[in-house]
Amino acid sequence: MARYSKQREVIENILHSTTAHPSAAEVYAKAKEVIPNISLGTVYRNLDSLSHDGEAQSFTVGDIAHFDGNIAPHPHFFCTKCGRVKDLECDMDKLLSLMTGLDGCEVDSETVLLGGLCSECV
Amino acid sequence: MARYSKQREVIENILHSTTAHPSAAEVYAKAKEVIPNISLGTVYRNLDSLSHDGEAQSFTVGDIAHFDGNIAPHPHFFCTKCGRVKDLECDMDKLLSLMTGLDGCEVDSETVLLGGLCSECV
DNA sequence: ATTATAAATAGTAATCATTCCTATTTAAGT
DNA sequence: ACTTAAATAGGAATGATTACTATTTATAAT
Repeated sequence: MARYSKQREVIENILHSTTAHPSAAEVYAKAKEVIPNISLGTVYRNLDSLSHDGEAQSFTVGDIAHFDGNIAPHPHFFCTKCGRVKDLECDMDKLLSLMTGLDGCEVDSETVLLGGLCSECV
Repeated sequence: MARYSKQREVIENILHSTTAHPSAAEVYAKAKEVIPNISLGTVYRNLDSLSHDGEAQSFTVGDIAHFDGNIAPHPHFFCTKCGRVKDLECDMDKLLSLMTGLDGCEVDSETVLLGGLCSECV
């Protein structure tokens, strides 16, 4: 019981209505606009469970986890100057096929993260 | 003055004599075998400066930074069961050429990290 | 060799993202 | 309405990393 909380719904909406790859703190700030007393722990717990349920993916930039409502595996680019994280596009199967050393392994997560200066910051 | 410390040399040797991608804590443990009173801060500082000087690269698995004495860009695979991190091989230029969305960007770091079960743990 | 000095270290305290804990609240089934 | 399992709020704890400072060390000039 008590499975569909308003908090989870709000967090899910935030993730699905942005392409900005927010951190937990940023999701928390946005969620507070709707639920002023939502707690940070709730944000973390729901971001985790959304990721586990396949409704989001996460990746770490520096020390900070970022969340993406788009679950299709794709590479990301982060700008070391402005901090923005952008989506890249890529045929991930083709990408995997370029690699050797995976014999006998079972791959179930793929993180591709490029860093540098974005077109606005070059 | 005081630029070539024994500590830095030991840490550099540890990185260059393993393919195990140790964390800072693991480097610290190994360095202690040679310099028992070396401090963890010194390990972090030297790992950082080695990375900045292009003598090592680092990447984050979970929450933990791992260090690699091999500075050539290459993908890594970590096993979610045993925790091992393995090197993969890949033509990184070809990998980059698969991507779109980088127009106008200046790429200066490339992290490719696959996760799953390694051949020993499958 | 001795000395002067800037850089590096050891040890410890502080930081900060994330996780854990618990009393309270909430949603769903009866 | 009542029961109960799941979720929350708020705050405390964790743990990797960084910052701080007094002390030590390596280099270069005397």
